[in-house]
Amino acid sequence: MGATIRDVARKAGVGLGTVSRVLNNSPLVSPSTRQRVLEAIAELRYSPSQIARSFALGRTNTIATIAPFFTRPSVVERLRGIEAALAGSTYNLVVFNVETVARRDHCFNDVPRRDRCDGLVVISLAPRAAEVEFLLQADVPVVLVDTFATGLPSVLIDDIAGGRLATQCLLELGHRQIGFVGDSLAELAAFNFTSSRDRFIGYQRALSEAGFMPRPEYERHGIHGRYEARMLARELLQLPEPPTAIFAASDTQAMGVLEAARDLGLAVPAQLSVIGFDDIDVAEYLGLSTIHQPLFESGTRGLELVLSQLGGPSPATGIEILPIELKLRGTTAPPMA
Amino acid sequence: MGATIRDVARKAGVGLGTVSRVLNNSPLVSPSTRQRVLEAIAELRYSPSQIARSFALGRTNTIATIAPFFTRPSVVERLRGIEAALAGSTYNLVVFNVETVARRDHCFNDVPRRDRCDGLVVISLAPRAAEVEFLLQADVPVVLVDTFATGLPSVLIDDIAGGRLATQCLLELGHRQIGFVGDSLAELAAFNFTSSRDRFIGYQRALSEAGFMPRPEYERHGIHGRYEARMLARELLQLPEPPTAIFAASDTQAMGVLEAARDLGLAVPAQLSVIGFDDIDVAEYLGLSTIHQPLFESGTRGLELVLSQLGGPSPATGIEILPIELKLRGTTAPPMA
DNA sequence: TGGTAAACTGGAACCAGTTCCAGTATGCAG
DNA sequence: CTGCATACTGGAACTGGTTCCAGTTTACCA
Repeated sequence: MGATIRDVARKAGVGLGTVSRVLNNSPLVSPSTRQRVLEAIAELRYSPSQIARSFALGRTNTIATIAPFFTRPSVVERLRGIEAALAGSTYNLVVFNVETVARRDHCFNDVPRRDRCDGLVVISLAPRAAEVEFLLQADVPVVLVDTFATGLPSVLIDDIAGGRLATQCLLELGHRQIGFVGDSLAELAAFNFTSSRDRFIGYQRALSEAGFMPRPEYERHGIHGRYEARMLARELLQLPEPPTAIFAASDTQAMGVLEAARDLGLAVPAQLSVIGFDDIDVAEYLGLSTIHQPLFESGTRGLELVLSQLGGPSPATGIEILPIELKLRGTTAPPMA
Repeated sequence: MGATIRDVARKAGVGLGTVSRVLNNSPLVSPSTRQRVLEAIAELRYSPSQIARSFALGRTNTIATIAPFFTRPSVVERLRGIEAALAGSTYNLVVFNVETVARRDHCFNDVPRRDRCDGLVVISLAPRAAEVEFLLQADVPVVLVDTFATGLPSVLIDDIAGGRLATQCLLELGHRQIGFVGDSLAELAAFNFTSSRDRFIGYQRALSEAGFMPRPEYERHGIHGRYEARMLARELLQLPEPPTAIFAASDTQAMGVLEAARDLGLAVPAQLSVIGFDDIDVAEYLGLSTIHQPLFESGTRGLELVLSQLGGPSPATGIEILPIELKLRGTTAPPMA
């Protein structure tokens, strides 16, 4: 337990530096000396202190990730990508889960610091101007995933195009009354989520491009979750003139919409078309039509960008746009005649 | 960036100890001195180094968790429980994801050390005798969740009883040919998972207690996953005398069984009853009959036990058994006459 | 007004590594 | 046999906090 490098040095009859060199595989140690040191290490069951090492080196050997609601399926999938890219390296992964705005702000202030982590991946939460400033001056490489901010490298999809794609698909099927179920705008603003907001913008654009007037009664926003989406969809479906199709800003919310249809005895897709977003694991199982995005890859790619900056501050300030794909499955069809 | 406590002391015209006392809210500082120090801190934009602090205190301010396949829904839910219990404390959460046996062994050797974490929650992976020894002598509080080992505190359910409960339920419905789909026994042994193994034991016991001979052709084991379970279930359902009911060792695998039934055009529950285990989030959505266990609570409780040991080494070596509950939903029914 | 306890303050020592400079041994050429 | 480059080695200094002891000031009482 308590053996230190000095104990090893004494036991092996060598100097401190020599033990350190052995530990770090420096070639500047003769084989016989190395052997002696290794024996002493084994005898004392010595293992170097990570903390002391971090302290001396000024590195933490840690990659941090700030993730909102890290149990949402899409976030989990991104985390898995990060983790996969990390395996093999010697870095540990520290997860900062953000479920409140206070925690969000706290994380942005506290995490991006040399004495906390060597690199940082921020998922979904867009930093505000002052926070970008802070992130840039902290000499910790930061990469944003699923969001963006000028001056910081990021990996994301074109959510506006995604929202438009989903909506256009419904339009092409012949739908004219298309509802939307998405996140609470106040919540989006408080956390500064951009992706869900952009999907909504894409929905609106697609409709106006197709020459339709906005119908605010078809646009419902609520706290993220299956249950909430179910309630919102029920409201939509009980309107005097209910929509014949609903675009949900995430697959989780699309599941809530499907539940609402079930509640009201509406057949999907015969009486109601539903399309989601993300293509999470269960979407395929459920036969849910959706917009596929490379969740796992966004994590690996984000982490790769962080790692690439660890050596030297390379100018990796670009924005990488990953491809999206419309997945038509069993929840979309033309409206009833 | 680089201001140290000494810079602050110099700037404020006080001693090192005084600055440290201010930082740690010691009452032994006069208001005027404290004021002066706080001003110096603000002017220098000083913020104490976490690493140096950890080093001096011998604490890492970190709780580690070793989790196998941390993206499986049940594991995610437990992690969420851990995270929830951690919020509010100043500890950070480091996640060690285990997807290979090598990584498993490495984690058991490397993580439980004072210089790595202050406490450890191990999910699902049972330590072997030598590892238990190591965990006990490392002076880091360890709690096992979803598994157990003599000498270590743990939070888990009675998986044998759970397996028995699921099987008995099918027996009581009148089923006589009951299949099982579960994890690869080799994989279970390699990682030393206990819960899935015990569910299988419960299945076998229920059958033998009811006077049935074991039918090995009804027992299928494979790598964990929906797709693999689907293949195994297809094999079962294509037997000359196929089972009329299948118990799957997890909800994920139960979903695979449902897919297999769909593949073969079997109506559930009319032609095939299916029961799962865990009651993960989508189980309710799917109307899947299952054995509910408090996943979230297992995480919070596990973490609470770790935290309670952080003060002093209290003798929290007990095993806490959480309750399970049979959830009969829409995938179970009596067999066809 | 002197004495003493209580309140406050300063700074050396410590935590366990790494780094780097100076020093010693070795080998080889002149 | 000497000189010098090369290979190896030892240990002081350093990283930035905390802790604790000793010293100084202050407050209050007799």
